Amino acid sequence: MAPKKRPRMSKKAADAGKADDGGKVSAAEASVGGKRKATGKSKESVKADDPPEHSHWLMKSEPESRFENGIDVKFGIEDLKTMLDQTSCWDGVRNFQARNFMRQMKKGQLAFFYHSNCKEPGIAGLMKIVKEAYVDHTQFDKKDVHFDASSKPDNPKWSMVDVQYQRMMKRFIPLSELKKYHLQHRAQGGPLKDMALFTRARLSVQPLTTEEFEFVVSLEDKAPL
DNA sequence: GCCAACGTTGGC
DNA sequence: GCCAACGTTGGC
Repeated sequence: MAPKKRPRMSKKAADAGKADDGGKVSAAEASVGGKRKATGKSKESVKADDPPEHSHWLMKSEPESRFENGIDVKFGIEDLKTMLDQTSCWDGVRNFQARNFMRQMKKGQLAFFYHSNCKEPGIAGLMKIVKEAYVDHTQFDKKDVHFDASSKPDNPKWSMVDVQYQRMMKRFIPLSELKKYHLQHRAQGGPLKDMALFTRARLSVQPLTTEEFEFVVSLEDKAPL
């Protein structure tokens, strides 16, 4: 599922939790980066894992109404547009890998707004990261769909960023079209051959290489495949 | 609405 | 620390 964003801007109060990264790392959390190979590497690079730097992102959310214990989790790009300053916090991410990617995001970077779990899944538009990772307050809110009883205020588990609407894609880029390119590129080579949307299908926040990002943007001016 | 893929949890 | 059971994601 996709994160449900608050229809209100994050409160100043939420900014309080600056130091995000408490000392502890749960087993699940630790295992997440686990693909990382230790083979032949010197010990330093193994432990310290400075994440590879990504500069472009794709973030999924659901544009159609769906009720999760009585609460509508709908939040499409049209909803982002209506927010004050067309800006919203991206709360509700409850997956370690997705969270870790959000923590790598830098102010000013661009992200695709992807519509998931809907009639026509695909990329709807572009947004910009306007605030880097900070504590997701909804984890402590019992009324929230994404309340997490296992997260304690003195060591919050979950983070969010703020995003601002930039623009719609000149045309909606459907998943089906991206998939055709992905398959084609996988067979013959091309920028989308390893796109996370297909290789890590369930990740709700994912990085794109500059090549992937630019290829997708270039599709705007092409006829639908 | 179905269900495949896969992340998370907990028993041992 | 393994792995079965369970829960979630998200396309179709």
